[in-house]
Amino acid sequence: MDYNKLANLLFPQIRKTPEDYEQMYPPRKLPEGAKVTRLGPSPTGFIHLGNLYGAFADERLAHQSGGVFFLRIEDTDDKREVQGAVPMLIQALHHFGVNFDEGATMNGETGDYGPYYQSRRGEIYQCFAKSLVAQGLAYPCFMTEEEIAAVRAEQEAQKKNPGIYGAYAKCRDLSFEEVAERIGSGQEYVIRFRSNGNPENHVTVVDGIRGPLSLPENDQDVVILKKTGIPTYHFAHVVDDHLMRTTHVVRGEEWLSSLPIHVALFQALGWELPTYCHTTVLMKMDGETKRKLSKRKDPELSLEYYKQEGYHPEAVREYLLTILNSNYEEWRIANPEAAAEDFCFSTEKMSNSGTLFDLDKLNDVCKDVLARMSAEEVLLYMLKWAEEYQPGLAALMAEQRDKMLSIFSIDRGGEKPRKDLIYCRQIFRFISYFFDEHFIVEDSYPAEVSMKDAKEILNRYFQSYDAEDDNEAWFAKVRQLAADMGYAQKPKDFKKNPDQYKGHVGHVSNVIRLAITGRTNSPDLWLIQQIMGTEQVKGRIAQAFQDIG
RNA sequence: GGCUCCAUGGUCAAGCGGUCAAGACACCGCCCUUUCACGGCGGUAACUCGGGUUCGAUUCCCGAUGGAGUCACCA
Repeated sequence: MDYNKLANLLFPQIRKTPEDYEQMYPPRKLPEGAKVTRLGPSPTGFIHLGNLYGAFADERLAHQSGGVFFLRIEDTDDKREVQGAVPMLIQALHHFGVNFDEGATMNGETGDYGPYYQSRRGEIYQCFAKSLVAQGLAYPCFMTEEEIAAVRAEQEAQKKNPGIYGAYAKCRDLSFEEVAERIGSGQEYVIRFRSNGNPENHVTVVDGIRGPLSLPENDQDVVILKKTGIPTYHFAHVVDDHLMRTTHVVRGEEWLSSLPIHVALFQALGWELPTYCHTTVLMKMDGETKRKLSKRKDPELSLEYYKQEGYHPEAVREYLLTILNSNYEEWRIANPEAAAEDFCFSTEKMSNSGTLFDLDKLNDVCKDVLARMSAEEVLLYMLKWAEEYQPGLAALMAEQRDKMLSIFSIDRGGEKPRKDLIYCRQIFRFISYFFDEHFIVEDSYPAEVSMKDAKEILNRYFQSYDAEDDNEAWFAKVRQLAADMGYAQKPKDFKKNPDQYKGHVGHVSNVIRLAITGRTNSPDLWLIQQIMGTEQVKGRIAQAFQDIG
């Protein structure tokens, strides 16, 4: 069999040789130890936390080593492609602080190793496929879907491994004449890799995260070029990552089982294997069991969800980093102010067992991240979010900028800052009582206080309220008011002699708190009143007085 | 089902032959306190199960069990 003749029959239009491409894409000139990583999403218009997780690993690996991080669009499946997905993807990643050095951009691409869209690399794949055919390492296969299904049925009946391999690969040894005839008659075909592997034999691949992996050799004659001439993932990955000079392939653990295919392909093409880093998949509880994050089933885990809720990108990154590298959290505790970039990221410290996504933990991280920010930063962040998702609110906040700053300044910046801000939607709920148009009464009066007393408390408080009082003077008045009405001035007194009092000053001030904020929990009341101003404070008191009836 | 990966508290996880088995989140209690939060102190809670190897296994090996992933002309 003259494989060269076959190669020319199959790919008459391909003139370039593998050597030509080697010259076009020479090894990168980078400092010793620099890592080249890439993100290779398929443009389905959907990315979730798990994708971000991997992207952070890629980004850190490259930028920490003075290497390159690029974006390659893996659009080899036209069925799943979504219009406008690429700009969306880039923007979403950018929002969370993931930026690329080269590859696809908002309106094109940049870099010397392109094209970065697999759909535009057809000739390249075909050239290498041709080369494999010429070496007898790949061949055209004319099997129809029905034939393949029949083979599979037979294999299942005989409890054999499914797939096209060995004797099941019916087109393996077609003569040149037969191939020429079938093509001449318009039969469609794919190009398959001619595997000479034996699953009884194992190969060892050293994974950057998991260490040595022992894998059975691939024996499947996998499709490398679909009937459309478009490559499958396996082939595109091997060709692209070699030509783009990727040093570290970070991808999900779901690829582990097809790694033998990739190893065989790299060998057949005579190329060096990149360092594979198979990350653990991010899991989620689904009823009683854990399960991999899924695009279809978990829309609430999409990046867009976190953006909409107003999760701070830095917090999301911080959280992901804590589960990405097991020593990140301790480093952060020791270096609360340091930039995340200063952390020394390593693949060895990456977890290799399924990690459950933990919203509680994310929220906790958010509190810390926001507590580190200044009032100005918080406001800016809220405004930016509101402009996109709550325009009315944005206008309101911009209008009352000084008030907002005061609100966000409450207990901020000191040794023990409050940590009750989590994400925008929650923050807004948290501070909503400052705005008359968003004020609602959420809680009810403390049980210790009768309605009659509540009314009286509000009445007396209204009369005596003076915004000029400092915190101490103001509270002294509240104490007096409490005492006058038969409530203990100090909670401890009440606890000691509960029979002598109706309640204590805490109950009394909660009546006031409820009138003013609509809830029984709030930051320091005096501060809140200072920010609100006399008019709003008295308005609320009067309103509450009326509401009691 | 075959193959692969994984296995420490509810969750994320340190550990890499000898530890009273870290820490964080969550939870509970106490203190601080006019509420809440913050902070401080304390607490509940774990090495999946069998065999080996070893003076000694959470740690190494084998097996079982469990969980996950994958078996496409999808990535």
